[in-house]
Amino acid sequence: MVGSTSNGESKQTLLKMIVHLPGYPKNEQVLMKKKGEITIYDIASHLKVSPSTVSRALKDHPSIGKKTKKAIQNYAAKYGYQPNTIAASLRNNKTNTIGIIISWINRPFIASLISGIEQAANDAGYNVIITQSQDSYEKEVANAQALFAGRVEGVVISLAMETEKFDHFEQFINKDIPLVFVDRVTDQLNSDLVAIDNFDAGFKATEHLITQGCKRIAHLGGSQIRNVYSERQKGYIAALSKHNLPLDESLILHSSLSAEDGHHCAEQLFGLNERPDGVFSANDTAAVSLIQSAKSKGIKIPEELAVIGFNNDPISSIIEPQLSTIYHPATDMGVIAATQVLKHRKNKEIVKSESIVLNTELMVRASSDRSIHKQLVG
Amino acid sequence: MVGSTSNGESKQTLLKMIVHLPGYPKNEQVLMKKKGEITIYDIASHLKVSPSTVSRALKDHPSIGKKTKKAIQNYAAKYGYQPNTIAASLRNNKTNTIGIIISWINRPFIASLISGIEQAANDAGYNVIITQSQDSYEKEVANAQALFAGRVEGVVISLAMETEKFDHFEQFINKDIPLVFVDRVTDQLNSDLVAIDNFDAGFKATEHLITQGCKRIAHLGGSQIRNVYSERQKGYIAALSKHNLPLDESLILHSSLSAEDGHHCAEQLFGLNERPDGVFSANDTAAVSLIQSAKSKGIKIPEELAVIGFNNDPISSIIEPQLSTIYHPATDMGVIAATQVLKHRKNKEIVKSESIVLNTELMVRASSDRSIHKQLVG
DNA sequence: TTGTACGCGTTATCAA
DNA sequence: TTGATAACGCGTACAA
Repeated sequence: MVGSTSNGESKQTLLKMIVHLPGYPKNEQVLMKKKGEITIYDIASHLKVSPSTVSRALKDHPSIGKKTKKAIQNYAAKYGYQPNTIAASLRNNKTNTIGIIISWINRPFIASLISGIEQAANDAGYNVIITQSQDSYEKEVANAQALFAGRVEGVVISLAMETEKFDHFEQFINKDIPLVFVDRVTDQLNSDLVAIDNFDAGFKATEHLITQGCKRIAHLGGSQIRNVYSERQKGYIAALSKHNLPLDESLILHSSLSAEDGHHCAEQLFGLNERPDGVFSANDTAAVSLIQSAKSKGIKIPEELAVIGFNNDPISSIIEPQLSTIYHPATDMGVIAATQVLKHRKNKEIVKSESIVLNTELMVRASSDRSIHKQLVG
Repeated sequence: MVGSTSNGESKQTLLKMIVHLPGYPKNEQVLMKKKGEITIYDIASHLKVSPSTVSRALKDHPSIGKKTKKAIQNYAAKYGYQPNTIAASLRNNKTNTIGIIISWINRPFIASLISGIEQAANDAGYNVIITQSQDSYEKEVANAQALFAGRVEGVVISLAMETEKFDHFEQFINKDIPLVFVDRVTDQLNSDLVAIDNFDAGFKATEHLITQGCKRIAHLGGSQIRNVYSERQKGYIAALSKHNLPLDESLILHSSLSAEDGHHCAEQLFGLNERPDGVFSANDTAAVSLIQSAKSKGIKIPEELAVIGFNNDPISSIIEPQLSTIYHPATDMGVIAATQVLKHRKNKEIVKSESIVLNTELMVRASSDRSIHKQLVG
């Protein structure tokens, strides 16, 4: 197959050698000495004040005298006092942490999503704990439990491919822990959603192909359990319908949209008596594989087959011809999702959940742009 | 002085006695207040045993009677008891969390690295907190502080591009918190390293180009501050030297190796009087851009210009011709790094730090494979 | 403006 | 085999 040159996962033993560094004798002596974990009690006793005064001084409480405050702050700085956030968490019942459940970190869209969440959270003084469901329902449940036990103050979720039950999220709702679903969402729970209009995007993509003159448009779709795929497909169907094109079930192929799936789908489609003249793939990975397969068969793109993908992954602008796609604001979605969580934490009374829908953008590139061709031909 | 933490004498005693003597008034009140936050105290009083018994039963301590244990575990399960990990952390001085400092999550290599860390950590019951330095020294310092304050039990670091001072890591070393540097490492600190042999990889890559007949090989390098780039470059130089090829400084270009940088470098190289006939780029991003630029100028690859990159990013097998590259076991490095952290946590006495060097793999693809061409020509 | 006293939930230590 | 007790470090009513 194409691209098989890149064997991904390493089955070979990669361990080459273990070198023990010369290692200057580490300060074992120093080890004996108890490590200086300075607490407010230490500061208090050394400065002959009470722990509460220290506590207040360190957070600039107005009711502490200027001199006392300065003295305490100076002492703290000098001796490198580090507030124990664990103790504070226990006391305040506040962890300053939000959890994330996603399928796989190492996918371009998800990585950007997380990057956005992390930035927004950090700016607000929050930490972020990331868990991967690996698209498994069981792992998703386990991750939810772990985050719940860790007392995260909110969770951002992009659902695993398999997930059809949502009981594992009820515990958060019962405790008023904000839940924000991103991209792969569900309407089964009354939670915040941050997503794009997948129907519209699927419609736009398909209609674009129709505009380019396609009459037989295939669709590479994902699991219809997940909104992102079912809605994209509905948009595709609606576009066909609007333009009075027949809906041919044999042109709709469902898979997990991996690179291999893309190749398989290509084979299947190219083996049909009546080949499609256009393909709307629900992600870029499968679309790119399909283009590669098409090229290896000598099928001209976009003249014989116009292709559009979804996500605007880096590979989409590397493949030749460059892949038309739907731009999908991953980082923004992350920022907004984190913001929603924090907003709910701030005004706890406002329980109303929102659905935020972001715009997508149709990016027309060579894989579906027949305008030049048209000019040449007629 | 430190261990003394002379905090208030047993102030709880009174209350506890009041609680235990008259029965269990306290717990009922707590239950009224909070939404089903069951604690071991609740279980204890309802089951007429002591909190310590509950605590031990819940963690399968051998010294608890079978019946008691069962009863407690059943009750806990029935009422959905959730251990408060914060309290446990405070008590045990153990957070079960490891921190990560990397440049950017949304880069293929880093995302896979994190994926590996996360999996290994989770399997050991650890959580993972991720921070992005965005290649800024200041942010890296801030992230280190945040992780330190959060009492992480270990840190996995891939250094920011800018970082030249390492004081912000001393605090971890002083407290014997394991530090594991990955990929972008430093030998300034006596910490664990997990890396590849960048010199060897650079050497292999360059020698491969020489084998393909290249005589004037350029190098797109990154900041020489970072080992990964300086060593790749040294490997490049060593390979030229071994094969008696002259070292031409004008063929070595340093940049941040972004896509734009790749295009700029291409322009610069193609503008030379004597063009290079081969390029070794220290990452795939720049290499791919360079190939695109070359193609737009009609320069034939690999015949006129053989190219090899580094990392085996997805784009490397999409570009045409497919990009030769150095495979770099990202996920494995993550798994190993996390494992090292956990190993140090387990046997604290073993302070010796290790350097683990993983194998890379030369992946020859069309962008540098002149064998077909050679056959045709000669 | 400062100090006292207590509890957040868990667990290690000792005692029974 | 079980229980009582004292911390872990912080924050905050309440009191002074």
